[in-house]
Amino acid sequence: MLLLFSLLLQQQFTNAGAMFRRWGYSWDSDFHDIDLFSDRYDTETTTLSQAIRAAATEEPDADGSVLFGSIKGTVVGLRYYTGVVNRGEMVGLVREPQNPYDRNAVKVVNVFGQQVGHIKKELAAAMARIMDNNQAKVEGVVFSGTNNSFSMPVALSFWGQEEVKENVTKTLAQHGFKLETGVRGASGSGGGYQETYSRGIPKKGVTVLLTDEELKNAFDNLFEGLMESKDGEKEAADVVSTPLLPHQKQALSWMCARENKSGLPPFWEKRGDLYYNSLTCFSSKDVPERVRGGILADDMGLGKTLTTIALILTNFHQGKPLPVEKTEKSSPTKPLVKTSTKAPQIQPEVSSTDDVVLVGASVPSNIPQMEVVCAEDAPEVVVIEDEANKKSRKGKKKAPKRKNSKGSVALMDSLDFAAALTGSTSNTGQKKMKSDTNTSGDSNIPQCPEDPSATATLIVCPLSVLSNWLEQFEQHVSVNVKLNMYLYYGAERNRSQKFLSSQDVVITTYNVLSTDFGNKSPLHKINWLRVVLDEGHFIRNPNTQMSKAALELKASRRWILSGTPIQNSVKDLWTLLAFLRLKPFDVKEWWNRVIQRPVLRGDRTGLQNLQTLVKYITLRRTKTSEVNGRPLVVLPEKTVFVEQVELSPEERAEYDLAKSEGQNTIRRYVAEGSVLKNYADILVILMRLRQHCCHPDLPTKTSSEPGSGATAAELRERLIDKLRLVLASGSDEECSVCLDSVRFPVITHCAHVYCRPCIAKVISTEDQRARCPLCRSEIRPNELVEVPAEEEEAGTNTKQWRTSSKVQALMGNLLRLRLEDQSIKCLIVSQFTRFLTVLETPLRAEGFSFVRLDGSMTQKKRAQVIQEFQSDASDSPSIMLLSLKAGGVGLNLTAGSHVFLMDPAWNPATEEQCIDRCHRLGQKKNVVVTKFIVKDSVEEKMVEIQKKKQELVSKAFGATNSSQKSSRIDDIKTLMEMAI
DNA sequence: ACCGCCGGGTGCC
DNA sequence: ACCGCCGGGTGCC
Repeated sequence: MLLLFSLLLQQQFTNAGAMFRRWGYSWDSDFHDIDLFSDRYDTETTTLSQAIRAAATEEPDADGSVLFGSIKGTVVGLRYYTGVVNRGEMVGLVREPQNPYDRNAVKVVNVFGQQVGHIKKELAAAMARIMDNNQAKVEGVVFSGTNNSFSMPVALSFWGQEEVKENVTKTLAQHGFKLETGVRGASGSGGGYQETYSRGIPKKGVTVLLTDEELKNAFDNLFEGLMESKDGEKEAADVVSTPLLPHQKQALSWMCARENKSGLPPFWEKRGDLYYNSLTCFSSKDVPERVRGGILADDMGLGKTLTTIALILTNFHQGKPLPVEKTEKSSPTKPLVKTSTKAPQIQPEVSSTDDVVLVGASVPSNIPQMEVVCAEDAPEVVVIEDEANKKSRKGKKKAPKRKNSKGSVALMDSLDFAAALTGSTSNTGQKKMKSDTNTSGDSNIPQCPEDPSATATLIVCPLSVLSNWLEQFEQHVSVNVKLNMYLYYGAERNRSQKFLSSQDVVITTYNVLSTDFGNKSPLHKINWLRVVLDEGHFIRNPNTQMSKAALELKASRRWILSGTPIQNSVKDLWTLLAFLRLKPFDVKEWWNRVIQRPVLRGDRTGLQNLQTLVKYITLRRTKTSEVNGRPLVVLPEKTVFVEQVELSPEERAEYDLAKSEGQNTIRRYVAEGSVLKNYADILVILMRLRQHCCHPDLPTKTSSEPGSGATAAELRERLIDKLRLVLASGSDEECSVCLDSVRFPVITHCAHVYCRPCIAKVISTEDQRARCPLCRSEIRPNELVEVPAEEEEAGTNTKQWRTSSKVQALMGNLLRLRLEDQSIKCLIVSQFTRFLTVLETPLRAEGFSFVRLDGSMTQKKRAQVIQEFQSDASDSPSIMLLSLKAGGVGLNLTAGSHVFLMDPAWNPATEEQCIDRCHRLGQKKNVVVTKFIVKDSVEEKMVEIQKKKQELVSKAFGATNSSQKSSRIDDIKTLMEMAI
């Protein structure tokens, strides 16, 4: 518990100050939590909750464990089971407490979960004790074959926490088994047993450990250079009205090939009649089911959405284009307004013209041949086609109803195994039915036929990019084409399975998906032709409902779109592979054994294997990638200026006062040695100073002089303060349950912020005591604290507005720009939403028309604001006030060409990301970025430290844990200008 | 299973 | 014959 706590703090710390993280890629060397940046544009985890979530989902059994040792055991009863193993094959050990003959039974299964036999009872007795007490995980390798059909030897290795090693060794000894400790102890993919029992195992090379630096570099490059496939280019179907760029044609070609072409997945080879996996040594008579789909991991701005749309339209069954109805002469002006089944009242905020009903501004009004229906309870936009057309097309594309046997069988296999591994049910009764799939005749790799009744594509995306998808479909599909699209969203969504599966495209959000999941979700009943997970890293944590819901979707083709497939560690990849059903790694156990643990331990072979896997399924190009010596995309130039700002004497006085107060507090913490423990408070101090740099009225006066022994009322007050601070900081804190911006924010006694409905759900679903999803401390429903209602929008209005040096600096720039070129649009970015509010006053005074985008806005509002800003109408706003983290990635703000970063972010990557929202595909003008930095202030120090750390990154990685810690303290001292 | 083990049959060679 | 030895039955947990 204590360990976890300090872990969280460290992680928190590391994140809030990204500069720390860069340089210490491994914040605790024991955990080897490698910071994986897929490239330099990639983001580090940037919000506190992300960081905490990363730490909280730490899987102790996979990383923290050490190898206790290995023993030789015997697998018996082979003749009763059909599961086969090859020499060197990994096997799973599954407890079978319900076995009628022996409560201690441990069964042995192969990679596909087929039972091979049992562990001999004497050893099983010992193992049962260890396994049931969760003291160790046992892994088996059949290191040599057998010369009879009754039993065979198996190498068993025991893994677990160092603390219980002694215990496990003793238990085994009591049963007469001696744990052999490998020569090298806990290292390498095979661990000790490979050392001990290596004779007879196919030579895969001795485990070579990588240095930390090599490992780091390897991860940096994991997703690089994946455009080697010479698939050439493919033209999109002619109904795609936007011409694809060369790299998009390549991507389309690759995606079509991945969906259509047969071929063995990596590590599988054909050996005679059998298919053999060289990693697990498993072999099977059946062709391993290949993955139809993969990860499109192009940088943002390269057109993943467009490419995916092209894929949907271009590659239907048998490589033919999606059959769509074309109208010769479209009359785009008069689509019908159609009401959904329940006679919806049209919401007042919906703009309604004669012809069309629109929700927000996210769907342009000229959608030809589509009806736009506003369901009750917007923000949803419902796009459906009219009845007559639907019918006409129905008749055309007849879909024979044939059951997809192959796919479902394979799925069941993996589920079976998953169940078997958890030991929940043990059905030894039924014999394995013989698999008769006769595929071995052909010399070619046989191809599993696709379910011809599966015709619809499901797109799952975060709410924030939903409107973008709709717009892109709108924009890139010919006007005379009718596409059946349905936005599965909102309370009135049509849950008819028949209706949904008859669409060409269904779009929904992760939230809807997970809400529906387990609630007789129609989405999960449909056999989709294709499922696309946009921003697929949303499912990187396999424990979330969202991820579970995504994994359960049935589809013959599966795609993940993500600019950042790895955010923190290899662990992020598992859910992705599991979603893609990349066997056998869709079963966590095998993933852990074959990939994750070896890689986290720095095993070169493990890393190579991972690279092979990733390469097999991924296409990634960055903005700097080149095709045939030419850059993928030629973007206009980008220039970054830093503008120093000097504080006025009054501002300086206020700033210095806050600084010396903060210094005193920190000095106390340093003296107590409790700097890290009070890190949250220190962040608050730093934040105040940063706010002072922007505007003297930003820092909120809080009542607290933090003391440890607080009364309940004081505690409550402090929590409210903290919550207020989090919300006011403009950091767009996300709720770790729904992973969206927090709505109806509440803070727990352990100081974590959630949406009230989300955490309420957690509490109600937990049987016994509910625990905080982030830190696992106990939470009670009546202890959730929220900001008192009357306070919500107080503060800034009370006082007379005043200016600040930074405001002046900005206004000077804006006025000058307006004189130079009327058409220039600007993004004004701050981390503090209150600062954005402050800025509104002078903007209005000077007659600028502006819009604002921050985390507190509903999706509908955001879409509307973005479209207004992007519009080239002469009366469109020329300025967008943007909260640094609002909206996340994927926003397209190319109308803007000048970016003003009002305050430095801890994480330069966040700034970079923000700039990229306008410096991306579609930007026509040169981009000019101005960063305001207050002279002689914490802002300068932040920049300084960022630079220093970045230099360190490029030099060495050898920092020890303790030196990291002391450096953090040094950093704080630097930031606070305190003598060391 | 070309084993080990069990238990019944058997008992100089 | 309260043994040894032989050979058949048998065999995961």
